[in-house]
Amino acid sequence: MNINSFRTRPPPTDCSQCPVREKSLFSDVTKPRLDWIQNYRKNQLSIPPKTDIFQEGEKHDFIYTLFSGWGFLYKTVRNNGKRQILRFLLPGDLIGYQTISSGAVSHSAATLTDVTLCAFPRTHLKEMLIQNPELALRLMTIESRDMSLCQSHLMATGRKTAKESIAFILLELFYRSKSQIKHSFNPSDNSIVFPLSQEDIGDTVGLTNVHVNRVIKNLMDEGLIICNKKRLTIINEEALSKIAEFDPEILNVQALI
Amino acid sequence: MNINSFRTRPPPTDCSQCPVREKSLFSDVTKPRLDWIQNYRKNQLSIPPKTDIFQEGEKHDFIYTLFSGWGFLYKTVRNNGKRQILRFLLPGDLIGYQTISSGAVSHSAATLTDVTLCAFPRTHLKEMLIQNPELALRLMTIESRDMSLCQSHLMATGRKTAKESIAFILLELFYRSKSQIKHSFNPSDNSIVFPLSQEDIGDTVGLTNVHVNRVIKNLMDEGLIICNKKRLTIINEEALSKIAEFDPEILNVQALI
DNA sequence: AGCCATAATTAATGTAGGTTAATTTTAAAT
DNA sequence: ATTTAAAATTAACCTACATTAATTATGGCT
Repeated sequence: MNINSFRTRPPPTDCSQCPVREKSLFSDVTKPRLDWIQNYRKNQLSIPPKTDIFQEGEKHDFIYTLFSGWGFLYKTVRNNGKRQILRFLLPGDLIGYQTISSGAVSHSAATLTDVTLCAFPRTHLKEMLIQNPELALRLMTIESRDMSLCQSHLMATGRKTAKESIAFILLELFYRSKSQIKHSFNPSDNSIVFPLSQEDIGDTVGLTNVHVNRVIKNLMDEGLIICNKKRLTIINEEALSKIAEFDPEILNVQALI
Repeated sequence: MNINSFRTRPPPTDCSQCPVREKSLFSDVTKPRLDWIQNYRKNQLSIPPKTDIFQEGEKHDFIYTLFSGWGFLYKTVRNNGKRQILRFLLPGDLIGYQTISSGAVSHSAATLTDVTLCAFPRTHLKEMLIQNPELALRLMTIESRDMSLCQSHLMATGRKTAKESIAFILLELFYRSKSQIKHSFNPSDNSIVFPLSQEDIGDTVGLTNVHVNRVIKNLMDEGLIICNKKRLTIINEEALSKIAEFDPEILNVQALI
């Protein structure tokens, strides 16, 4: 099942009206420049849930911005078939720019929910970056933010307990979802839409689904969270943050001030 | 002990003669442009082994290129005092550009050996990047390479066994050292200078020094490596690569072809 | 050459989290 | 509404790695 087999459609949204633009690579682009960018956007793709967007080793002529839905990047260990989730994708996130020298992408990407992508030809994006140094700085900051998250996950997986790691990923996604997804956050009960399975969480923090279940149950029994029916409610954010050693500032890491 | 307490000296090396320039941010800079860059380089710093270069949370006006020696980036888990090494620093590597919004660096950095750093004022570097789009693309590629390594470490720590993870880090450093350090590699026995302690390895892959010792002993008993006296010899590279699932291509990951 | 701190090695014992497998709940599909 | 597949839950048992602590080796320093 290839990405080319998914329905593409003409762009329904004007980039200047895009609700997720401020979270994307194009946050700082000036209005007149936006039309120019929109010329480079080829089309939008709709992809169903639990489907690969691309697989490690494939070559793609496009780079994508996630317009709506949830996805994730992952790698598979060939020796044992296990999966490691590298990063969750929320609206505004950029994917597909990281390749090995052959031009093949260095990891796989998949959807969790229905997803819409905006596609930009790879070569054009390079052109855009050279002509707009601010865009290059913005991409560097995005990369630094993603690097900061990857480093935090590495620290969790390497040096924290299961409970600490899981508390961390829940808080990270809670904050990112509040920031990047309209209508996801319900302020009345401090909850968000949360489409991850317990297996997905395990593949993020290096645990089995069985153990993730034990820990989530424990966090619920302690009254810190509610996590079921595709919703996550944070009941005691302070206590959870302390367990996770979570500082929202890691989501604001930048390159070069 | 602050970085300002270390001896600085006037740049002894002309950037155009720099032996590690081709591995650095400035690999693609044209000769005439180099003089201009050198004006921005303030000075060089000499730092002794096992010393912090900077600590998480500090603010620094400089960004550094490692001129000689080995170092690493790390974070400390406050809840339990454990250390996670994030990345090893070899000649040519750039450090200190990743900050949180306050301008504080998001991780600590330390030396393993005697280290010499070239210092560039942070604000100047930003200026340079805006004026040289190629430099920005080069930095993006460096970030992508580092991201690829961080993702590989995450996969190792999360989804591989101790033996696989340790084999991986040994091969990674073997390849990087061959590429980035003159006179480190001895082709007659396929060995490199290797200044990591077993505890350093453990803090990289999320294991204790005791277990690292068991695994290294095992790899040596199987005749795959020799690792002692600050040298690493790879005896059976093919078998080790298979255990590690190591592909040198991860060291050539790029942003945007 | 001898001193001292650091690192490597080994062994005995403990535990966090894995494995397997069965049961129940939820949600998607017809 | 019924069927079916996926996900969550629970329990019993297991293992890879942690912990602690003692011993030996190494290397920097005078």
